[in-house]
Amino acid sequence: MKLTTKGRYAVMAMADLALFKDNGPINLTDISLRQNISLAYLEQIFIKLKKNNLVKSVRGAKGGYILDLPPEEIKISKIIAAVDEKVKTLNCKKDSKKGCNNKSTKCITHNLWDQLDQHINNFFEKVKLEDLVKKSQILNK
Amino acid sequence: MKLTTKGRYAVMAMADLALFKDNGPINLTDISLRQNISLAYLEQIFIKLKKNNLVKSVRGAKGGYILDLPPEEIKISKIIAAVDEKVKTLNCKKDSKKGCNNKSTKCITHNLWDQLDQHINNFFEKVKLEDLVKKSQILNK
DNA sequence: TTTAAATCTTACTAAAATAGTAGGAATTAA
DNA sequence: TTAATTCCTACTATTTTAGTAAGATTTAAA
Repeated sequence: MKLTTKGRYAVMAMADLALFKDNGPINLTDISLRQNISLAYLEQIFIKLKKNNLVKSVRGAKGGYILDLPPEEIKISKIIAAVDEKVKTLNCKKDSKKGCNNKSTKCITHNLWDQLDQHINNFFEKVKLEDLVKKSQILNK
Repeated sequence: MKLTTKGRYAVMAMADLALFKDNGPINLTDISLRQNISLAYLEQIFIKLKKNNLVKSVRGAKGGYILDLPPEEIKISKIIAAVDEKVKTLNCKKDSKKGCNNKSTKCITHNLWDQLDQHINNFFEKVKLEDLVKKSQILNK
């Protein structure tokens, strides 16, 4: 399973973009300060977000990043996937010595992890960036 | 979040115990061979399972481990907790420099992770050791 | 009473993943 | 021209994971 700070940072940064989406391009220095994430690390994360068409970049002075879609169309699952590769608890590859190879009683628990993965992915599928922003606005009233 | 091979091994080993629960104490060497987990590593895992009252040990020759409860009364959540400490994606401690400290927009995503944790824990709460064993019996017919 | 099979205990370690840092190149508004 | 910014690549420190190693303790059975 991969659900680490990188995925969390990505979601935080995207939420930040959503909050300030009417201010034109947001530069990473601002996000870095607001969210307390190192600039250089953010840069790496945004390269991936960009590759996955979640944000657009504007280079040069006064540049920065903007969301590529409105917040209500961005699923959290897409963000996680963009930086963390996959939410997968188990890798039972064929022909690998480790894992179950899908045979016999060895991987009694195989289905369990598969179901969990589905569960988690489902959860992230249902939540949109908009939901986070709404929530934060309510909380900060 | 902690969901690694150790948690998986623990569930596999417990399922193994459940499958052979009528054979008296099961020794770790057998489980090691059947589940392809190193003996020394299993030993460490079983110390924890024992501390958490999930198994009983019988020392000496012909010894081994037996389930402390019938499989239908053992939740997967207990097993995971016993070896992996906690299923928790996020640690926003008070007074820590990292994390959100629960204030302002910094941790817009705080609730998201809390909900996910609940989601995952819920999942493991619902599944019992018995369910895994049943499934494996069907699969191997 | 001896032996072998097992759990128990503690300490160490290799490998992998995570979370960064560092240094600069390229781009562009002012 | 300059400063602000993204872009790119490589390196590295830290932490976690997944073990290994070596032996002590216990007990059934020969």
